[in-house]
Amino acid sequence: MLKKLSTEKLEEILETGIELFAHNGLHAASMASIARQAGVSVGVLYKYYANKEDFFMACLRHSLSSLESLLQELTSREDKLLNYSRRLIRALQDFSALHPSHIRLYHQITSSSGETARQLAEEIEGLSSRLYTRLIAQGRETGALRRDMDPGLFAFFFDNLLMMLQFSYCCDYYKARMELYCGGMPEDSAVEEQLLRFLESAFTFERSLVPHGDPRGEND
Amino acid sequence: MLKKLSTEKLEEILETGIELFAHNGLHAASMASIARQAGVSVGVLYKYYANKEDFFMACLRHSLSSLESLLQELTSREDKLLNYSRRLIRALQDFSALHPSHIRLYHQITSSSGETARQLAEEIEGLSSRLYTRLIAQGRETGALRRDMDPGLFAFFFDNLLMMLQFSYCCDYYKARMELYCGGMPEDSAVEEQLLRFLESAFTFERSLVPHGDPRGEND
DNA sequence: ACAAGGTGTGAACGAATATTCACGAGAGTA
DNA sequence: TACTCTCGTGAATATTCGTTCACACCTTGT
Repeated sequence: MLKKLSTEKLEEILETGIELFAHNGLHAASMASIARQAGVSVGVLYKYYANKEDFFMACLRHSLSSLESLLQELTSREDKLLNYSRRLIRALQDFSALHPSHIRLYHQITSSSGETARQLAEEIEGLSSRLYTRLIAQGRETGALRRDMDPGLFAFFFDNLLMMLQFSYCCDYYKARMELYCGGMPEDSAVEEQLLRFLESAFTFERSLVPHGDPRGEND
Repeated sequence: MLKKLSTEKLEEILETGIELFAHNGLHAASMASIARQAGVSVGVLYKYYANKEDFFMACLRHSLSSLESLLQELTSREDKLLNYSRRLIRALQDFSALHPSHIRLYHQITSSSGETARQLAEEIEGLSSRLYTRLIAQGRETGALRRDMDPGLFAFFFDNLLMMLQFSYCCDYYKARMELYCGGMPEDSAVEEQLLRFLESAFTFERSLVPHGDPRGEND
């Protein structure tokens, strides 16, 4: 029989975990500090989760679900590639302002290694990589995208820019770095506009000034 | 008086530190394991470095010095913007293959926070941000670079792509992610060529298809 | 060959942390 | 109200890790 189940308390615990894991990393955030900040005892964490790693994965999944629903909502509407990009950029800016801890947690898992890293990458990046691949395939068909570039690498570069943008809004190091480059935190609208111009060029420009050969070894 | 000073042993200790810090992070890599793998005792670490963080910073500086000399050599020769980019990409590919631990360590400090993050960013990113700013200013003067983009943000996007490229060559998570996008690890030459095309577009394309206004709120 | 003192060693110590478990509090039932 | 069963509690435990220090070794000067 149920006695003192906490319905949204469980949510609060997860959010607290996300916040502390995001800020301190998997090792530096202690179960005790998470429990204290969430207003529960350490014991209850072990009633719901087998161990620290299990709890961490639960936080990660909880965090990812919000990102997934964001992407799902974004792609529910048909649109041109450049408009998709604009809405993506804005959505990421909004999400970063609202849930910086989620992005920071995302960045944390980025430093995992070994087989864990591969599994996490497949679970997390699978969604967006499939999404972008689809977008780019559509873009090619409708002529909104040039045809002289490898779709995979193109999607890769595209996501690299978006990924770094998120980190630059949420992680202290990247934030400081962005300010270094721009001389202070730029306006959201300026970033949106400039990144779109950057992307637009890559989308449509096609004349190949870049010679193919130059088979390494000697440059120039 | 000196007795059993280790001349290149100190270098080996630093390299070992770089490797373990890069792989496990600041917290998970223990002083004992570093000492063991370097073939010295724990005590000697504390003879040369005040504490763990001091040792970590020494590893970081040692690692950065090799990256700095790489950049310095690259920029010693005058060249056109696109050629600079090509040489940069190749140099980063070579460096990543030769010293993946250094890149991984670089990625680790990326998850620092607070005032530490700001200081590290200024110390580390200062060099490349100044370099890229100078390159872009030159590019503007010689007409190799379009004039309708903010130089700071442009340099920022540019470095974002290079940074992610390094991580994708060295860090397990990013490596798996790159393979997801490309369906296997692409050839260095393919990455070089495609990234150059991507960049070339951004460098020279100027027609503004992107409307300026659309003052947020409503998209479309 | 011997003395002296600088230098590496690694066992020992204290602090911190993941994990457990005996206990008590509160809800449901009669 | 009294009994019971469930679930949260937090002190206790075992382990790990950063850091120290008494000691032994080796080099140098004589």
